[in-house]
Amino acid sequence: MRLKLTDVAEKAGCSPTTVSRVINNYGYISQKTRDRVYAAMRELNYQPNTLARSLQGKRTKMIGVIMPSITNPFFAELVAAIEDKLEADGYKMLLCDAGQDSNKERRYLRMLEANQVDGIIAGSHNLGIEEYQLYGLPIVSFDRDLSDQVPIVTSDNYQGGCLATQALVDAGCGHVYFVGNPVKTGNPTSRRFDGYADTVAAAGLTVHTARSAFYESPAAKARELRELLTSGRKIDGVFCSDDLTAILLLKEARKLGIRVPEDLKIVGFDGTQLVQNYVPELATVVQPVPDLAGTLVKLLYERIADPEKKLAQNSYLLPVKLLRNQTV
Amino acid sequence: MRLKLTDVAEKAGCSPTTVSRVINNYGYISQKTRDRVYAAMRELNYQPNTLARSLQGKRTKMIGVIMPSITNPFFAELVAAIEDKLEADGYKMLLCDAGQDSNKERRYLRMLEANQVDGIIAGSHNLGIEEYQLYGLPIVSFDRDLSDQVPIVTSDNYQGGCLATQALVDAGCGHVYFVGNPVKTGNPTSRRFDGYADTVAAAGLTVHTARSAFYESPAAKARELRELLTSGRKIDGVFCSDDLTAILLLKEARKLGIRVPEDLKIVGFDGTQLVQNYVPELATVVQPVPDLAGTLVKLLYERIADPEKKLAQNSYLLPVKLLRNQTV
DNA sequence: TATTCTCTGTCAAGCGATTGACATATTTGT
DNA sequence: ACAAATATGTCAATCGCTTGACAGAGAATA
Repeated sequence: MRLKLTDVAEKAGCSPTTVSRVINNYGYISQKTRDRVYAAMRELNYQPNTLARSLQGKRTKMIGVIMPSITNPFFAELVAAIEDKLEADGYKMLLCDAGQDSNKERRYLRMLEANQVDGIIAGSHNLGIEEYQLYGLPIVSFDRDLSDQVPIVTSDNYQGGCLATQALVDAGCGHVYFVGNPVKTGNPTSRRFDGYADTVAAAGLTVHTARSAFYESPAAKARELRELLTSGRKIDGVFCSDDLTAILLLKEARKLGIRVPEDLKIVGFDGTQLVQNYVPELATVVQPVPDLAGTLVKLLYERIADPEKKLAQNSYLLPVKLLRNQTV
Repeated sequence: MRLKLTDVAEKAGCSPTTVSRVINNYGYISQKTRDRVYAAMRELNYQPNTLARSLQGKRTKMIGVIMPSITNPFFAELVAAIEDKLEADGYKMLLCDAGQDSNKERRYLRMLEANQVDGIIAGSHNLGIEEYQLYGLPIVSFDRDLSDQVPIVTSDNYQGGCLATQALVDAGCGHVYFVGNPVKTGNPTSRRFDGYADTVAAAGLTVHTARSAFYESPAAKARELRELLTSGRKIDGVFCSDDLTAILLLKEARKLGIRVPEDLKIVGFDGTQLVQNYVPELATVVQPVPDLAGTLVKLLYERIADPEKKLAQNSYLLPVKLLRNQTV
């Protein structure tokens, strides 16, 4: 049988109430008793049943994190950073990999509610805004407008688009393409395109795009990129809306004997540690993963502490950084 | 206020007991009442409080997954596969990223116990075997001998080492190196080296190794590899104990003008989708991630269903597959 | 000495559900 | 028509812990 409060009380030679008081730091307790109780707890390796505590009204200290697949290195690093912060503060993370499955996301949402999580960090884009309204839980969102009651944290995608494109223009590119996800309204990622478009226009150049679905297979994407490069169109610079696409492009270019950066310059987006480590030549726009995680978590704590409090800010736009490298 | 059983009862016009009976499928219930209750639940969007249910004796349907960092694509894919299976069966995953921090792992272990998880999947290597004995919880381990009471699931690392090395030998290599993690006793990963060593010996060749710490920085690792390649030693084949190392080696070789595979052949290990997609030229030994996840989960379910049941097998060795590619 | 503070204990209610015992209808089957 | 099976309700205990009310003892303060 699992140990309970009364076992500790017996061991420490005091009443269960006293043990509870020690644990909850409630009422008058002498240092001597306190020590005796802690000693007993240690000796028995006792852990209070969090279920019972939470049922009684205490926080569960459990946070639901809903994200697209962590097989994408960017989300893996973001989730890892979030997890690390949560753990440091005694929170537990229920990781909900929603993928592209809106039913799964919906199931997860209900599940999190049923499990009385203290709050939710939502980074998936499968469900409509309405579905998130139903739940009276503290929510913070990553990269997604949910409602004006839900703070949104995101990288400055527009600035990133500008920085990347400007770098290409500065490097002398006259035919700069945008390669990436199709524009989806409400998805802040599309701001990367806006930054690109504005910068290209300001430089007196034309907007050229080649979009492909985010979740399309890499092989299919590679084929598309190959076609783009062999289409005969004049291209000397490409801003890819994510690093993985940039890597594919880089590979295809090399296979075709196109020299990077001499003939073609490439800038990616995301700047994960993984890509920085294993494709160090790639120029990219680095999202501030630790800051994103820190902000998300901090805001969530505030919401948990006082769910009614009006938000100082609804939207948090964190600055990105251009990493110049060999591909530009 | 959150809804409770009595709210549903009121809405459905029946007693709380009846509602509970519907939910738990217990006792006699007419189809008509059943429908009415379900309708009321749907209408109110009611979710039974899992805390209360579990406190009362029901399973929490929560599984703790302790793994090294998911920033490593292999673990990310493994965790994603585990998560997917768990979710499909109505389980929730508490993800515990233990990294290399034994204190964190210890904290997580206690936390999982306090949260009454139904079981644990452990893939971290920071804690001694003893620390896992304390907990009377169903545990299944990945890649780690914990005790003969804990089933261990792992890829056939030895076979992988053999396959990789044999491929290099067959391709005509006469000086085959092993590059990878230092041998750690009790770590099944070291079996990769054993496979390498035996195969090299069988071919009448000599064992050569260049080991570096798993968690060393990639930059430092790259330097080491560069030194190895420029040391003047005769090397025409390398078996890397993981793909990331193989990628670094590949890059360093190319930078040095060493042609792969003409001058140097390389085989990696892990074969994640990510690496297959973005470094498709790399020959590697593919770990069967979906099978690993499936086996881990299945075994855990068995342990949960009957923790006392003697294990049919303590150890599950899943076959790996050699992926021949351009680097060999 | 009287008063206040500190410490500890007993007792009981409550968190939201499950489940057994028991009673009472209503519906079947024969 | 009568027993059996089915359907529902009431009531209370329980899961493990928290917390308030209350009492009494010892220590410190006025």
